[in-house]
Amino acid sequence: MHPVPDQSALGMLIRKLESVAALTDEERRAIKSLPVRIQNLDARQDIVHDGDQPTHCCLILDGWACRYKMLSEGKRQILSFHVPGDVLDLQSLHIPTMDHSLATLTKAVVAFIPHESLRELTARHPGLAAAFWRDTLIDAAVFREWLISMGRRSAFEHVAHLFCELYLKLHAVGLAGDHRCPMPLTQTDIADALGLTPVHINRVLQEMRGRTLITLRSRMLVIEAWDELLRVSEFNPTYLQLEKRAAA
Amino acid sequence: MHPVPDQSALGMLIRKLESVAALTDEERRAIKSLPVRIQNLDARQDIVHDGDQPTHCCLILDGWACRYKMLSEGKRQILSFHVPGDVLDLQSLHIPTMDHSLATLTKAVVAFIPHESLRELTARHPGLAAAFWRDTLIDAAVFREWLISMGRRSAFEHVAHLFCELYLKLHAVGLAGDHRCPMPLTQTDIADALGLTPVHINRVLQEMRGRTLITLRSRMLVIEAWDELLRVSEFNPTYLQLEKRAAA
DNA sequence: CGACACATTGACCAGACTCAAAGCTAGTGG
DNA sequence: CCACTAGCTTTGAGTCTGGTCAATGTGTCG
Repeated sequence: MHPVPDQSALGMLIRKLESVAALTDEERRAIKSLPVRIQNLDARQDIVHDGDQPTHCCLILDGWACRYKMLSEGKRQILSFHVPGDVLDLQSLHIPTMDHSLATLTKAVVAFIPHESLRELTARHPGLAAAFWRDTLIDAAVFREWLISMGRRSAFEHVAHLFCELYLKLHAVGLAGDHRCPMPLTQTDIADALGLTPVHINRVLQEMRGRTLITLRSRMLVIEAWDELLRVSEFNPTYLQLEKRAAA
Repeated sequence: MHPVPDQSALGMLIRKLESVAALTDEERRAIKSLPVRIQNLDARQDIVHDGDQPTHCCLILDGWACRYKMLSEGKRQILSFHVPGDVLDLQSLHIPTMDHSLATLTKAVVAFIPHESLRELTARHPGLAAAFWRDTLIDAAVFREWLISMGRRSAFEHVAHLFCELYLKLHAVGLAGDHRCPMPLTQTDIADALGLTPVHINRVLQEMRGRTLITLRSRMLVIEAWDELLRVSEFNPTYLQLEKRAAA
């Protein structure tokens, strides 16, 4: 893991927002003047905890993170996965108290940006406010797609759908290609995201291997039959909004 | 159903936003000058369809609506329920193409507000942009809570949780009280929202009646044991953000 | 009054869960 | 460089929640 200078962190933020909406030079300059604090985190470390009132938003520069909530009897529900370029916790800008937690899944490098600065930035630059807003709308679209998977897809279809989603998210930030990507999730993580048990995830993965859809070992996922994976999970990438940007 | 003049529609929008964030007089005036088109809709009528590119947002003045997506083999997943005061389709402001549909559940009166006017309004009034943004963040919090229910709650707990949520949402807009509220949903609607079958919903409702938790007939829900309902569903109303407003 | 949508019931089935026991594997320290 | 360990994965047997199919009630509205 390399040291990450502030400029590169803000560059990542600019690239992220440009993938979401067109920016003006002035807006780019405004972002470049944001204060950031870079931090290295271990794997499986909380970034923000349920009940906290965060004072910073957090941009992932390297590594994976997730949003989760603990319930009674040790039950955990993972609500989303996040990869480099994702801005976590934008909702804390407008909803002070966290109703869930954020944690790293792998070793990670994150940049913290004060709420105060972001509030000022968005108040002064309506175009940036719209861009951040759009980013949270895309997040919501992903939540909706997960709801659909939870409600109406079988375990097999659901796992397939998740793999399609993660591959495309990683591909969009240059971390995947040629139908292969890193996959640091344990079977327990996948189970907690999909509302299933690790044992059942294991069986589903066996079946996916048996049908030569995927290879998954040493934290590396290879999708052997992309079209088939799309087909069985009825995956339609539109909700990820990876291509189109909002009109300027 | 009474005729609804434009002013009362915008009054409803102002009340809604004031439940979300504090507004200034100027912001209230700006809202009052928005153009609106009021429309009466039948029950079970699409408002916006999957794939559409809407040009208006839509505010529910009377009646219930839902967000849903149709899948293969006639499967339907309902993604959210909406009651008077809710602004649907804010995401279409920044994400042009719908990835799901919106429909009425009952006869309804809705107000349509042009995107154009809302974009101008939010560009000119950062405080209103923040209020709308916050509203969509609360929507996202509800999606997350539904994910938790889908993933880690039993059918019984899930139904109980939904009833708590709907009761409080209706209570917040003065349409429920004394632990009773209208409940126009069919058992099939509930099933499609919760990812279950109508038959199973029926059995769960039988059990809830047997345990004297609820009475449900003629489209009226009476919660006979509120505390118990909260307890079994581990319901925590925080995510609905009904009390607190964002600081001005 | 009739029709249609909605609710209810029963019998049987299946996908996913539980519990428990082994196997692996990557990282650690000696 | 190897042995140890902790965490992860795999497997099996039995169970249970929720699904399926199909029939029968029960409103409610024109």
